[in-house]
Amino acid sequence: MAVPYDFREIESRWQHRWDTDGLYEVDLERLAATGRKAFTNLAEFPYPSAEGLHVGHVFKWCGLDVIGRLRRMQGEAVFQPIGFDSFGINAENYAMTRGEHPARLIARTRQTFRKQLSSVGIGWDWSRAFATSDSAYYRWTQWIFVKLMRAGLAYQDEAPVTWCPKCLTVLAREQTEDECCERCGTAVTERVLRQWFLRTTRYASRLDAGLATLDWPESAKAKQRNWIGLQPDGSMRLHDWLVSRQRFWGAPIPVIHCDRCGAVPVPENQLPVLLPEVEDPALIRPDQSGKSPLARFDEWVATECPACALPASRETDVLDTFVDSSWYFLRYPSTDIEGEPWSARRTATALPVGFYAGGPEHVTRHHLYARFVTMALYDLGLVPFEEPFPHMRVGGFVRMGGVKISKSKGNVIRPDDAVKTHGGDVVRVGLLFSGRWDADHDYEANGFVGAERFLTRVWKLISRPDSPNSDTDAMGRAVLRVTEQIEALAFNVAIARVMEFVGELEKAGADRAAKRTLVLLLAPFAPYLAEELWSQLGGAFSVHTQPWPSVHDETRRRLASADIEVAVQIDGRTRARVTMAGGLTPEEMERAVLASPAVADALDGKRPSRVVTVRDRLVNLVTTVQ
RNA sequence: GCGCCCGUAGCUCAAGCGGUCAGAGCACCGGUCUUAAAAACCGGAUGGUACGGGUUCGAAUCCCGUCGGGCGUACCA
Repeated sequence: MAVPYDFREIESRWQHRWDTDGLYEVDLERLAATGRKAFTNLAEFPYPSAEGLHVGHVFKWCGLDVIGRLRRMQGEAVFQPIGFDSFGINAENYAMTRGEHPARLIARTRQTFRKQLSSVGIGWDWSRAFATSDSAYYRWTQWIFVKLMRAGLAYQDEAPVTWCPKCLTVLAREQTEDECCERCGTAVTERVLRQWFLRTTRYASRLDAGLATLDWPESAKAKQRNWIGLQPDGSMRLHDWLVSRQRFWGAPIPVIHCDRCGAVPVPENQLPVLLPEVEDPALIRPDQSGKSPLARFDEWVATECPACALPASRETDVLDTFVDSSWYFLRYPSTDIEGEPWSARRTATALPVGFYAGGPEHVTRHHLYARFVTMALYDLGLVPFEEPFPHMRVGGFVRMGGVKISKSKGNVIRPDDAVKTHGGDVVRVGLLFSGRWDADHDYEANGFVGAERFLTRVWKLISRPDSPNSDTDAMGRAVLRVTEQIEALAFNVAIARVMEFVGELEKAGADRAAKRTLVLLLAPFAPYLAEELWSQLGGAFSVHTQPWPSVHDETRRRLASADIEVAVQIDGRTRARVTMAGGLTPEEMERAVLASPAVADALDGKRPSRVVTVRDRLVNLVTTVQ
């Protein structure tokens, strides 16, 4: 065995302790009472597909988790929720092919996901998890639709729309690629149907202007700006958002059609409009009619008009899943509250989102829809901010042989086997070391071997008897470098810096303080092993709530003014090195260099005609005449 | 077609507002140990930064061009 410690035992023991202690749960009420804010560290929530996670998800969320763990150790109340985007055609199609009801399928895949997500040590607050197909959630999705409708932001129109003959539903234009359905690849056709739209165009100029206030990557802003299309070349490119779908597995659009009163929103106290209970999955299969399967359930459709009480019928289309996900972050802090979608107090404590780990594929859709819905709710006085995600970074995708890993490309790699053979810590470190978080990079299966050796070295180092003392400068340098790289989302470089620190300690010896510093620096990357080693070193539970190591001002000063090695170049080639105090003036540096015998040798009698100095770094003696 | 990003050891990535003869992990090679192998430990950088020009005392880094890859978007059908 390469690993000298039993990772299975260690990881399951600490996972259990974290769960029972509720280490990653935050008491938002108590925070609110003391006037503190939570740092909401948000991952785009997943569609719980039957196949489970692939390494791209794990890479993205492990990076997010590193940020969360650093911020927690830096003293913030980190709120890291997770949930499931469980409605929609993906789940429904898959269930149909198996002759299964999507509700059953989702109940099962939720469990798979939770297990997988926990196996790599991500510190989610599971106490606030929900799925968008829970009626306790979609009740409020419908409530928001009603609010938008009353505000004149939702309307029905007969228009030529894109129809997928295989999925048997209309699609938003942004759900097609090259005139084909992005989901199944079938060539789409055009049909004229009466559909529901949300008036995103009314917010076009504000969506555009708001970008200037956001701490987002410039490329993401440019993409949205381009999409919204307010540029001088015209072709208001942003169009109203087509939200109705002729399917079963979605939130029913909460509208009643009355011959006398027209389309009337369902009164808020009658929400949710529940999906009909159907046992036989065959009954909810979509067809060519352009009508939702809901239209087949006469008893469900028949109702009375909320305005005039005459017999009326329910709207039978359901909402697109992007509506579900346009507001999920608002629900997280208030999942235990039943009488309202979110509590003002909780919202003020935990939102807007502190850090959002976005996916590149969502910039012109989910991110835009969420901004639109938030702005509309702000105008209705329902939320206290206009922008849901003030700080966002877009993660790179993981490629396999130069191709993005995705189900449609058929090159999905699952983390399960690697977790079984190497453990969650190794998978985290291996994936994070494989490339910058916000850049695309190739999957490297060999990385797990390297990660395993690295963690083994740490284990052995900590097991050695304490040295009487350690190099405090090396310790300070490591802390500064690792912190800096984590904050830049360069987790791969941060891990390399920890590796270098381990190398230094192996050579020079590690006293108790150095060992503790190493374990603290390792904690965001290998949370299980760090917890174990911390406890072995006599530290109190939990390593993840310890203060992040800091560097004394005195050490900082010493690092800045220590003797430095200056490169001496002759005509641009480095020929010697001279040690001198840091912070000298150019003249002093030149004098120190010329006084060195090694430099005199290298000059070999030639006289410099010009001298170029770079503070603390080099002196270039130019002997050639231009 | 247009826009943005990228091209560094066999592989995955560092170093990039120009500055110490380009560094880490994996792989690989050699050694110790072993009957042998594996593991472990010790030791070794094996490329001159896709290509061609330019600017500079000095270019992986800046500029121009070419080639290759990715992402986004448009148009034609």
